[in-house]
Amino acid sequence: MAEQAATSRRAPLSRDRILRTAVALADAAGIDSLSMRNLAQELGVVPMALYKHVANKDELLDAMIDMVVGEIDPPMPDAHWKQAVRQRVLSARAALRCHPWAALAIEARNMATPAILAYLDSVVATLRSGGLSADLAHHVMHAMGSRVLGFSQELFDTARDAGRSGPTPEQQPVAMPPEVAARFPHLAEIATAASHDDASVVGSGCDDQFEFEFALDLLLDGIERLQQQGWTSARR
Amino acid sequence: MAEQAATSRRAPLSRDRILRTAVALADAAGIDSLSMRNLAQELGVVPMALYKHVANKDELLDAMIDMVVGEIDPPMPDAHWKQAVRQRVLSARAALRCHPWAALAIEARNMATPAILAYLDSVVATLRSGGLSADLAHHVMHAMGSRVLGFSQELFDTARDAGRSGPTPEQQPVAMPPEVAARFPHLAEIATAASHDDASVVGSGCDDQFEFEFALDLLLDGIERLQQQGWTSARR
DNA sequence: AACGGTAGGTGTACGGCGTACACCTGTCAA
DNA sequence: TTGACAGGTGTACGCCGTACACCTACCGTT
Repeated sequence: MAEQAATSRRAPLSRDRILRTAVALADAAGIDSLSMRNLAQELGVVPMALYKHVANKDELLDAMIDMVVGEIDPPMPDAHWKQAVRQRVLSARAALRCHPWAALAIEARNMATPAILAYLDSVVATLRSGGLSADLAHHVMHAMGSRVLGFSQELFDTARDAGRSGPTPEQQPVAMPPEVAARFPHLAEIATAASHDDASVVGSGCDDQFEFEFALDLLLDGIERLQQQGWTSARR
Repeated sequence: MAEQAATSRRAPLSRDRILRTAVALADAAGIDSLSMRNLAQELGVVPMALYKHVANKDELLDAMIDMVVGEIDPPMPDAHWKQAVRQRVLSARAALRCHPWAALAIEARNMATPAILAYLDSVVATLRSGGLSADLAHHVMHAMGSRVLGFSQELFDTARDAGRSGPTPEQQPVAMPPEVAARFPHLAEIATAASHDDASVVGSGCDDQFEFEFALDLLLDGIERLQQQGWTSARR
């Protein structure tokens, strides 16, 4: 009698439990290790059991993305549009940094999940209520590109394969090997150039957050200037 | 006697022939249909034959990327840095548009192929010889992000799944269905806002090239302004 | 109390993938 | 003539997503 058989002991499967476990697994082990079989095992269940709660792997990924996008802070009311958008984008970035696999997953999908659309819509709302024309807002959304969702490609990024291979173990100094530096001298030069006078940042490390905000502000400042001078796509 | 047996009739395999066929196949059928088995069949050969010329599929993809990057125009000498970079980036974009799968492939890799590094190095060289400090050049490269390689995420892009599913059959008008427009009113508003006064562009179509150049110029103009006022990351 | 429906977990199986490994074959230098 | 070797072949393994038939426990109804 004890209690019920061991099979019914564990928490019952549910869409929500599947999603949370899937996100945790992708966070911990990288998106590449997220197979239906792995996920099922993690949940102590046979792979096909998942299909009673999600249509297929694509739909699972979409739902995972929506879960991450749902972590983005709500818009702050009563702020200048520029500050509001800045804040929102930085919040999006923070959410994406917690789930390194998400950026690539978003790019790989057709990008039409409801949560993403809702987020984008609310960003546009901020722009519009800040006085930007629909015309300008349109181009702004394009100009921001993926940055509005909190990521740029970070061309030299080490965090990028974290999404594939698991969590970044440590921020390695990753100095450029000499033979590489010799072949690409200009890259080598600028690799260590930034913050060279700021002793708090070690040699070749580079402050991703600063880079992101640099680009973001470059865009926002330019956009503000366009708005102030009544820019229109017609005069082109 | 006739001639040699049919097996030896066809052109001998070579790394170059494999690469060109792989690129063509990805262009025509989408990157998802590029399996080693498919590619081998296309070449009239057994799958394992490929491994005599490429180490594995990842290396194949890297080489394909390098092939695309190699199509980018060389830097134009004797031009203002801003114009030179603009030109170069637009050329990169043109190359990437011919191979819609390439952008995603580049993002998905660790981004360290020699051709990409060489390209980035030469862009940096242009910036430096144009008078930008190494410091500023560093941040500029970050700010440009993937755009320097000719692609932004084009958030609403239709061309994006072309890389997966094959060539875009036609530029469909893709009007937003009313129930979607109702849920995301601000997106709906701006979707048709741009070029609304330009009759040459149909309803909800939107000029990707224009959007790309808009963002590119927004960045380049902002960068030029920073350079002119002697911007430094230290004063922050 | 008996029963039929249904939601949800199981087991098996299929076709596709990348690729390790042993093998064969034609070519060419010695 | 021989033997090494470059390059194409065949088989097999372990993964993947998932279709499909099945079982089982629970439920409201009669």
